[in-house]
Amino acid sequence: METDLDDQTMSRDLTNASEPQVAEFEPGILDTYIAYHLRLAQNASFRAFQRKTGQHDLKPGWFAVLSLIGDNPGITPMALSRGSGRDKSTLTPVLRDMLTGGYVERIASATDRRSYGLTLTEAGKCRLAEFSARAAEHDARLDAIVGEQKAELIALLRRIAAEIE
Amino acid sequence: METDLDDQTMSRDLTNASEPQVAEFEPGILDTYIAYHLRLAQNASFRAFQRKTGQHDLKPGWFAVLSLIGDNPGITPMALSRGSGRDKSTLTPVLRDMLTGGYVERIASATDRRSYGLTLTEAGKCRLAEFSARAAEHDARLDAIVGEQKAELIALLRRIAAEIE
DNA sequence: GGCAACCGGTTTGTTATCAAACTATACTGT
DNA sequence: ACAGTATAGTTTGATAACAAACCGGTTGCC
Repeated sequence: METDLDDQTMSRDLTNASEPQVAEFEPGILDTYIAYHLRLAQNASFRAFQRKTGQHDLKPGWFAVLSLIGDNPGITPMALSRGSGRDKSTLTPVLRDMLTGGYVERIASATDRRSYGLTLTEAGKCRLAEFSARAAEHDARLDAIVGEQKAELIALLRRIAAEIE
Repeated sequence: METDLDDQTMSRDLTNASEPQVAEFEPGILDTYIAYHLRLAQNASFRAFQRKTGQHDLKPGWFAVLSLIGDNPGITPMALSRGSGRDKSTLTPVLRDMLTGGYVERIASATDRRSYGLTLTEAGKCRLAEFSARAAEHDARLDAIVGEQKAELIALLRRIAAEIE
């Protein structure tokens, strides 16, 4: 199916390739856009992670939340929202599920009756440990891919997240 | 609201900050994960782009598709799917809208009756030009943030997209 | 030539997400 | 102290995406 109508327009030279076929289109200007590559990379990474963890009923959004709560006992939903980079309203159902699943507990704030703090239960810590194993495994693959430029990459990504307005 | 219940657990030292408040939680292990930073950065970038373009009724998914079609007249939906990093089924409604909007045209493949090629109409080229202006503007901000490490960053992101399985 | 496996594109169902509207509470300035 | 504004969390509605099931059509193998 690969190249039907594009013999003039495409610069591919591997018609006979036994390989799964790679160069079937011209990225064009898109190829110079950071945003484009950012999306492709994030998407590929996210899917890979989901495939690995999904079959163990570990929802992808959970790891960041559990981890943040674990490292910040008493953290509020708002801080969690900023820390995980998701909208506060996105977190509501996640936290509800964690609450009803018995993985986290709410502690009413003494100073602000609108708010509450979150802590992990024992079950939650256990859950987080399960996740951590999977997540570490996944991120190890990323580490292998980026090699010793990891620090640099993270610094760049952090700058992007912080400075784009 | 910031730090109600965590005075022991958090290492913040700017209770009086007049700034919009930044260090309100401890990233913890998460901070060492490439996947985490990738998601934050992509998300921030995507939102920023959407805010810029959304108000001009330019849907975010459209740019990559229009651009790829523009650079590859006759490209098939499958190639487009791989090129834009989205599932083929995601593309179906996008292409339908572009078709009915008169921005692209289908040309039945001469060799495979299941498939068809896509080309931009004049309206589509015009649309793409509009987008390009906005997209270039957005990506210029990203360029400014990453500076001269752009090539490096893109190389890393490309490797991630290609090699994560 | 015919059957089985594969592949391109569409349909359908589910999910993650944001944004805006809403409620209740807290803060600020006069 | 009170009025107006800002903030925390929830609800509701819209959207973009994937995945699996599906329908031709194609290809390869016997």
